[in-house]
Amino acid sequence: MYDRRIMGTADATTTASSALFDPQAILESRVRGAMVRAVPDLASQSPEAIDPMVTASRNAKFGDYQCNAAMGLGKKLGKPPREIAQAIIKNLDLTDIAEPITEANIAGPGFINITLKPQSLSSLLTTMAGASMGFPAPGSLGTAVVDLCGVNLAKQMHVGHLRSTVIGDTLANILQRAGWKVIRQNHVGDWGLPIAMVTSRLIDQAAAGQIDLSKVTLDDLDKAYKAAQRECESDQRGLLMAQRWHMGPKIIAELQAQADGAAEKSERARSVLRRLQTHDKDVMAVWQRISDVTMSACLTIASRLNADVRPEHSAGESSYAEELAPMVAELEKSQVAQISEGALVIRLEDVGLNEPLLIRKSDGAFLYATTDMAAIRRRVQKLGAQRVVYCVDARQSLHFKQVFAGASKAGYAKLPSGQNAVLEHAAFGTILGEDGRPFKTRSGESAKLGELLDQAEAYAFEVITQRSPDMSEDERRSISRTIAVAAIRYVDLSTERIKDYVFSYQRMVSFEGNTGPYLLYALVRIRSIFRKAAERGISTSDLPAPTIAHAAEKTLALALLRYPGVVQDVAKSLEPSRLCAYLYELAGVFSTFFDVCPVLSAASDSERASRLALCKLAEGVLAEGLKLLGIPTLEKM
RNA sequence: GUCCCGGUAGCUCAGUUGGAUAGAGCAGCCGCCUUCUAAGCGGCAGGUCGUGCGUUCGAAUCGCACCCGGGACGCCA
Repeated sequence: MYDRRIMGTADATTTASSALFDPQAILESRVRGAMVRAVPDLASQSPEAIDPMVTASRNAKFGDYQCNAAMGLGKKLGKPPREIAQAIIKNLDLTDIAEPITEANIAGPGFINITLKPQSLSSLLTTMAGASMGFPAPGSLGTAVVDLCGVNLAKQMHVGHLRSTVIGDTLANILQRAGWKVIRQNHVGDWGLPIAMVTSRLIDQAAAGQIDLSKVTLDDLDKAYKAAQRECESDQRGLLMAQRWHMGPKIIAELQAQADGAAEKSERARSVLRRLQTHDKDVMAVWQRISDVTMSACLTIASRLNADVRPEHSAGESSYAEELAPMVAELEKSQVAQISEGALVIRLEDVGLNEPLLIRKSDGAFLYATTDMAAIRRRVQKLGAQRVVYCVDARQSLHFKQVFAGASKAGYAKLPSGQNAVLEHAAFGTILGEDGRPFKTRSGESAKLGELLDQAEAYAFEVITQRSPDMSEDERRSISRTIAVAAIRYVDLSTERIKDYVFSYQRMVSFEGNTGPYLLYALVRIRSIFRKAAERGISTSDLPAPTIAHAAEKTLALALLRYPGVVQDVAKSLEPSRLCAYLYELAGVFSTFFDVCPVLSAASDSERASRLALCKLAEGVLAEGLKLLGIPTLEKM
């Protein structure tokens, strides 16, 4: 449906630069060369088409890395795979980095097992430390827009906004690190009839002296929003039922009165909407007040979640309002859109979508999709995005398929190069309650993010008070805030994006096992070593290249070298859970190392220096990984 | 009805373009703190990968059919 070729460009760039020290990339390139020499027919193919199938071995007894290319190639050429494997190893020169490859390294149907030399692990680690992890220069891959957060005016941030904010912030961080220039866009729901309804209600209430607009809080607005929805919603079904079941004139009259009242309120709301659209001064003043109160409260919550969502990232629906009419007129004129049953639609059957995209209602009003079209146009044409990533609920999948297809048809996604920008929906699942329905509190409200943070902080405070009673209360409070953010963000990021998950305080505040606090703990233990070293006057500068001797050191070294590849994978797959899984594994292998390899009390000065070097690398990778996840780090906990 | 997503240990979840004996955490059981933070480490136990058929050297992974759960489907956002 849309062009993904730009992705290929990104891959080529990133792979080339990390090949300096990433064993997988080095081995891939060597094996590819060997494959071409072993099977001359392959020489005619482009390098990308020759898959060397190199992966880290799952089981240490099969070496560090394995190549599975012989089986596939054997099948393709109709030759025994072990024969192909032999031909590959005959042409494979790994003497500088791996133990000698002989026939003994060919296992089973044709796996080639590769074990790296401890000496080369050491030099690869040193290269990695000095090479900015091998990432492309900032911004060198182009511009990516990340659509995140998506709060609505007059609504508290609730669990429904958690995922968009946390996943979006994390993906933005990761894309940036992987070499993209990132522009965050908070597509605030600040326009349209629902906003007009609450504005209308507030105008009435202020006029009646029931509220003081200069003092309203977001809580007040939230209540007004719900009340406005209710009073504009006519209970037509109830009225019909009452009439059908002859429920008595009194009930019918009441329902009739409610319906009449709702009709009147709706009409007033529509009038306010018209005045909003023509920027009527009085109405705009109220709207602006609603906007200020909402954004200030929501951005405070975002900041508590350590998400980088600031006022300058806001590009609300209102900011597109003036662009819609000309855009739609142009689409109609160019015949990209057609009239159907009174509405204006873009037909998409030719790209496999049966449902057309509605961009103008039969009453002339524009829709959600109209604004999204305008947003794509601005993001690609004005902001210069080669990639636009939407962190939005999976239930909007069809909507985005349609909008992407519509924008592509209209030419809005076209770049100066003639290629289409890559439009991606980073869809995420719903947060559910214990009953398997979308999460609500007992009173039927959405759980507010502020309260969620408070709860997690309170629990963290309990735990830390128990564990470190000697710490000052201020310090314990401050640490609790970090632990709460780590716990909440990690829960949201650590499972596959697309999956629903059941919300549970127990899970949110659990600090054992595969959790954010566990990662913080691992980092704190590394930092503690350096603090102790300083206390004892042990130098931690000018450390040598680490010597990889102990099995736990080797496991740690291999894990560290995988880091840049993982970040690049996430920049491509938009799957932060893979970075979580990696960091959890890294924290685990470090913990094992920490247990079995004394650092400060190592057997010799040289062993101590070597282990300190390894610790420094682990500290750097873990801290950076956490930073990408938006988890602030600690010195103590 | 059409389309999309999910189904893996008691529970929560990993499992990358098909690879070797399907892995973690929690809960349970057994060990390990006078030594760099035990929020930890090591070990034990726990599996018809929803079901069936197919593709092949090889399937949790790919194809087809079905079962269960969730979701979306022209004038809401």
